Amino acid sequence: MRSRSYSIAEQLIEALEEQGYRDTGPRRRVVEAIARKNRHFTAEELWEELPGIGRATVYRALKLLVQSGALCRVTLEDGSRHYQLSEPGQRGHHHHLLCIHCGEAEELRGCDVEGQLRSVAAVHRFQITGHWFEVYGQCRKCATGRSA
Amino acid sequence: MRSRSYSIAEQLIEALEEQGYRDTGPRRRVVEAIARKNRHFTAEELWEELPGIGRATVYRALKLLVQSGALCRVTLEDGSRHYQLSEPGQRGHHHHLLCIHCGEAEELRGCDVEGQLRSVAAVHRFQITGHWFEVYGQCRKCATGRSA
DNA sequence: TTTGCTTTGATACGCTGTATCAATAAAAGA
DNA sequence: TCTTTTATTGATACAGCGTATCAAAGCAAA
Repeated sequence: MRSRSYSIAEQLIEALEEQGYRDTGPRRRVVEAIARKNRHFTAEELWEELPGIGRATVYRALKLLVQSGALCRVTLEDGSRHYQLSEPGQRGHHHHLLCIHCGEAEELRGCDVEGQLRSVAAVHRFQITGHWFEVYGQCRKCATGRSA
Repeated sequence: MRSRSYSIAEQLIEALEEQGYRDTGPRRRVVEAIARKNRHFTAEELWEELPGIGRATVYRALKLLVQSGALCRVTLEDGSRHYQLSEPGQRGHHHHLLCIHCGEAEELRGCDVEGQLRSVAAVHRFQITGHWFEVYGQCRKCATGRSA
């Protein structure tokens, strides 16, 4: 075993530093709170867990982390904005499966969105520049726990 | 030719009446303004075109029309909410191709989202209950007009 | 008409996110 | 270490968007 590598919090701080932002006390507290999360969360929710930290600071940190790709923004069915850690090595564009019960968010595999889009572009003669795709449902654990 | 059938405005009023809502003066003005639109629009934008009509009235009418399926809500890349007439006979769930320049919104054909979702559900063992999919780009006219 | 219900518009409010700005902290240089 | 420079912070005000409230007005049916 090759050291237990970086903690999640450290990786987030590093993502900020890579962009030229400083490693400060308040930011550290924000990323530590994010690292403790095991589900997607809202900005407000995060802020409530950080007494003494300004609301603006939390929003700012989230924005920078999303910019860096370390965090991603997901939109729930009701339109509310949540945030979620990107899986390691997965900073580019990707999609999520969001569990509406436990809040688990998996990154989507086995779905050829891009391929579909190419065919759509051809059919409609549209020049596609972006898309947004989220899938909602129940994860395996929640589905089995509740279907009984 | 079999009369020019209903105007769009009348169809919208009808969608409201089907749900038990009344045909009133202010609502008529709202649906007429919607019928004049040939692109997606925001609630605020619509309201500005309707001097004398209360803001709440506009928002209320939009909500009812979305409920009825006659109008659909689309989300732009920046997260802003727009509205758009559903194409006739297309009140259920469907997806859009949104032109980021002219605001044209086509309903998406030739994309088997549901089929893809079934395979995703199998791979992830997720019980899918909903999804959200929007595609952004330039329509044919805007793409050719600007690429020169 | 009268009665009962819906709708309206003005307004206040709530939620989420951003701009402002003086005070403070971090980094870099002497 | 001290100083200078620049970024960051937190309080606050504000902006955008949508909803709740409520008295007044409108519509429908009797």
